[in-house]
Amino acid sequence: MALGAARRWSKGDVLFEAGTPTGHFYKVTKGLVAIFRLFEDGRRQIVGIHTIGDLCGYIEHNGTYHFSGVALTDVEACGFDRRRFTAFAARHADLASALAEDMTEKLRRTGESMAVIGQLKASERVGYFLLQLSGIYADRMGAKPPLRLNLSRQEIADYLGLSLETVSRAFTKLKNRGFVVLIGHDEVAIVDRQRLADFVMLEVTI
Amino acid sequence: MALGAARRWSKGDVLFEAGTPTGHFYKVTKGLVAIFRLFEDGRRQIVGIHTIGDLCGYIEHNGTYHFSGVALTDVEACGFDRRRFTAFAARHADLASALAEDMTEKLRRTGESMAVIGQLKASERVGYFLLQLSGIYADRMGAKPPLRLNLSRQEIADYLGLSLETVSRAFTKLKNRGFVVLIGHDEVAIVDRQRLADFVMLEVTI
DNA sequence: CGGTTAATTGATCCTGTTCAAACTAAGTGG
DNA sequence: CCACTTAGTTTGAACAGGATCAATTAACCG
Repeated sequence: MALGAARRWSKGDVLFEAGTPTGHFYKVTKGLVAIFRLFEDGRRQIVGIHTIGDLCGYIEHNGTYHFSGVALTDVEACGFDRRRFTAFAARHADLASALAEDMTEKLRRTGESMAVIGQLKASERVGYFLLQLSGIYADRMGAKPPLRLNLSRQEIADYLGLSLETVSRAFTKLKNRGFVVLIGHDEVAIVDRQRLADFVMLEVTI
Repeated sequence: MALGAARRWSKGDVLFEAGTPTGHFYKVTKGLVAIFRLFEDGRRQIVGIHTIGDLCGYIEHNGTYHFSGVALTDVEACGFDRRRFTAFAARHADLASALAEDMTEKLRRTGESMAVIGQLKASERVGYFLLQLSGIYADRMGAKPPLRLNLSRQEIADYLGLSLETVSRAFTKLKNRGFVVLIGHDEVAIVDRQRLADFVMLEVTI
């Protein structure tokens, strides 16, 4: 895609900000991007964690980004002008189909996350998160166990709708129950995927 | 679309069920459809409420529906064979674009709902729900105040990740604070949209 | 008008939050 | 190389919001 220009961001950098005019959207080629929504009082909800192959910054409302995006690690991505892309896709069925498929996939995952946050208990949510993350890493980045999180407890909390203390306690509980082994603060070995999946009560789909 | 065949369902009927082979997806022409995910122990999360113009039953995983759909009211919809549609859309950019746009819109709303469930308190969630529902009804069905809910307290609870008792208490609280007036059990008059929107701390987008 | 279902209200319990302190790990400079 | 610093994490104790269980009330319908 000649329309795309490669760009880089450092961990913590903002790729796009909710409420600002929509310019580019991005296809991630390296690293992790958190998509989130900020409330007036500072509360934050991460609604998606995107990695290699994912589009982000595409969703708009009244000409502005609807969510914000921040780099969880150093990130590389291709930027596309949304306006030009949309015009182009209107004449290229394959592109439009690919876009539809990406959005459909994300909608499936986001619906799943909504169900997790709405119904599961704290430890179940964290268990789901671990399975989901390890699945994505393995699938997209060929990552092998143990799982390197790349997210702080606060970031996991913002993703799961919990406080960071509760996330920490949930880790301890999963450890004590023998579901996982914690290696330092940023690595986790899942002892038995199936057993953890049963605990979570949800077939975790990547 | 000659591919589509009109069908009808009565309130409570299941349109499609998660885990069963994907056949048709539907474009709603009348009524309300709840999209949900069921957990092994009976807990349920409604991840979307679809109405006129919305596609539903499109999301699949390994050849099966990923969510279930149930009629909240009597429903009419056009059914499309997913396999044939996908093949057809691959050659028709306008169709593929329309699909992408529908999915993008739903992803935006679902992300928003995820943020609401993850961060807001019970009454704020119910306030958000009322604003969202009245917005959708007005936009899609030209409905005028007062708002007719068409959902039971249990259904609202399943949508907002709460218990039905908490939803009921939230209604009472919103009533006592003067945000809404309750008319019977199924109708609500929003006294001041803006004031309720401020309470919810989120610009509610349809 | 009685019967039935859904909604409200009350009381208690429990999960997760909040506030606070202790602990860890990874730098940083002497 | 090691003490010191700092940010992040874990753990503890008190608190609060929502869930659960139970009883009452309100709306709906034949």
